[in-house]
Amino acid sequence: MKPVKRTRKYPSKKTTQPAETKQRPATLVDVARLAGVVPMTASRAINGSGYASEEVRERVLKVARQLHYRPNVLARQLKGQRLNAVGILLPDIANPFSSELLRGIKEVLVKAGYTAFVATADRSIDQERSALQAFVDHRIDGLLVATRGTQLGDEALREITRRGVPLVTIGRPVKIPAVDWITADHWRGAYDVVSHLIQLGHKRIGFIGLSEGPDRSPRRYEGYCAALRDAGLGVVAEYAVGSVVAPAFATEQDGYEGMMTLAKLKRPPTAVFARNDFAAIGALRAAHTLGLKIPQQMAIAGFDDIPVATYTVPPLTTVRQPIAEQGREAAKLLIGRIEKTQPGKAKHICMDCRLIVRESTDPKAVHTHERV
Amino acid sequence: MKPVKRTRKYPSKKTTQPAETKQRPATLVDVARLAGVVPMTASRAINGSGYASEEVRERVLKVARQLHYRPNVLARQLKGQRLNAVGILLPDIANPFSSELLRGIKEVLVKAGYTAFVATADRSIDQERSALQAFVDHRIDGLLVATRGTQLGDEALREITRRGVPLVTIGRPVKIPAVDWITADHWRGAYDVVSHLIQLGHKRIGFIGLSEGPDRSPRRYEGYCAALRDAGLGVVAEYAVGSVVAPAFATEQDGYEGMMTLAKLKRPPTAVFARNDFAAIGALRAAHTLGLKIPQQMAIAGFDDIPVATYTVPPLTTVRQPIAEQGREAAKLLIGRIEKTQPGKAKHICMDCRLIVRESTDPKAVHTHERV
DNA sequence: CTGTTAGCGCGTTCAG
DNA sequence: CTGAACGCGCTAACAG
Repeated sequence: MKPVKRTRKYPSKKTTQPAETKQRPATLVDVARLAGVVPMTASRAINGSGYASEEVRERVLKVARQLHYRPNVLARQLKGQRLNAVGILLPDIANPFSSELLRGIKEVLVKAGYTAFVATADRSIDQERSALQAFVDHRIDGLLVATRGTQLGDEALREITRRGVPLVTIGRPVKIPAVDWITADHWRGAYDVVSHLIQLGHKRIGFIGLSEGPDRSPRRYEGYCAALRDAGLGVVAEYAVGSVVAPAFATEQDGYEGMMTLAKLKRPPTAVFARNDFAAIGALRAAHTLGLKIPQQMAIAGFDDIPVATYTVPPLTTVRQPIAEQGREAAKLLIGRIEKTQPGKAKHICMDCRLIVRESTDPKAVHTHERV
Repeated sequence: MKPVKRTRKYPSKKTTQPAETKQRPATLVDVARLAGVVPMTASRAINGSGYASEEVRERVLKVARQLHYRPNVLARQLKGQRLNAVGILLPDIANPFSSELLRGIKEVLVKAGYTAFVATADRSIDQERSALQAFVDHRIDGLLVATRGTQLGDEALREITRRGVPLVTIGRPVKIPAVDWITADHWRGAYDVVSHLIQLGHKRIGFIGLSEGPDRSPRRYEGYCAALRDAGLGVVAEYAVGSVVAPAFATEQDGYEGMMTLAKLKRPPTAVFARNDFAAIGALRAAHTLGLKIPQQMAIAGFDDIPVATYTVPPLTTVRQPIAEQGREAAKLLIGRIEKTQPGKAKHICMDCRLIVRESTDPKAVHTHERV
């Protein structure tokens, strides 16, 4: 027979606490005792699982509220339950693409009761790997990955699927059996915008933002080449200038310097397609500096249709991809995998882009700020 | 006496697994058994805590590697250890401010061995609350909050400190005893840029992006008013136009419409200070549309010095705040609290902003793209 | 230096 | 409908 009444055991090292400073969070045991039931009953009442009399349920819930009780999700996970949290790996945060994508993802995710934790890779393989590892270590239920594809990155993803963690990539077609992916047709988008320039009569068209390195083939650049070839125009090597700052990305500075480089050629291009809108804005700036009339002497087009693209001088012709929609679809796919409602072979989805013609290429374009 | 040899117990419902599909992650028990030691010993070897003979340590580590063993951080946390993860709550992700801030934060955090999980509030109180709750539920070690201040938000933060979670806010001075905060001097920054406009001879100066609602007083607007008053210029109510889209923020559209509104006045301003650079870019666009010469007929200044500000036509005068540095300092403060190396009263830090004069206000400004 | 015991907070399982 | 026992994976505390 035990001589002492068994009360809640505190960590042995600090039997007394500084009173109000660090209130130990209430546990199910606390709630149960105060409600005069056994923990299991409290659990049932709170989770609505199993049966519990109306009277008991109310009493338990009342005590729980009053104690500010919150279930310990970590302990739950330890028992094999889901955390209802998914990890989202983004290339960076500065990009309007990331922002819009996250908006789409969260729209679906929160509605389904999941929490979204975001990490950024900042275009570093190391950071990408450690972020992925952190997500897995924290036992998130699934993973959405929107970083640019690399050899090592793909290997890390494969490793994750081996652990059985559901995974969907966005804008990154990947050859891993269990992985769904969703992307926009960048190749086609580039093809369309370059064809548009050709239709306007341009024969010499430059490309800004060609990245080097061992990454997978840049779809936007390839679309550009294809459009030129299909129109019977050759691909001139010196018309494609690279991005200096970061691989697989291009900044305003890249655009500025790229345009400066192209303008110095003996026969400079009369039109330029920039890999993204940031670079296009830099190119725009350079053209102004050089005193070139846009679009008469120099037509400029970008890609992505970021919000400022409507507000540049002149407004920017660009290609819009359905960003939020990709996010929404990706989230749906992931949830399907997590909840096993959508089993079977990996799904691959490719969405169409849309050419947005503004005054930076076409003087007759109607100038409006509405984003249709 | 037990008749059966006790082996690893699998969940009773699925005694067999689909072989290679969903490899159950190795646990410490698995490692220990394969290494021929008891779990506790394996733990010591892996964590370097306590003593372990060189020979045992090596054997255990080898097995751990070979089994792809990863400690279960959730189980650890359950035993009262830290997760080595902090939560970062950002207002949104589109803003270059967020991006730069996160860069600064992570710089310090990863060096100290912490993982950074990000959540966004998207300027919704509900999302803010649920994100905070999620972080706390997941037992992160500390919290960095950079959302705009609101009544309800502050209450949620107070609740969190009651739970004993270390908390540091950024750009959000807050009156909670245990909370450190760090901010830039927005008031002074606004005061300086408006004084600059006054020195250039402007007498009628507008403000774009005044937000309404119950939020705390907008420091940038107040700095604007103070500069006018100190120069003996009155504050004209109709010179301050609001932001339409979202409270506590302003977009290109707000800037565009604001400028249009101001230009229609009988005696329109000759200079405009926009609450942030996005709004300033919209105003710039409107001024172009109206055929106003910048800065001769209309001077325009912004706030934040976002990257595009150097590439607008003309380049934008603005105020730069030390964003990354705020992030770094905030992270240091938080780590100090988490690791209890920095106890004591709450610290409050206020950093200086810097006026960046470009051609949108001063025709004599030197045009350069270097971001000094 | 290594093994044993116990328990973190919760939910599954089986008995009342 | 409710209660008791057990274990998820890990480590503090205390033996050996």
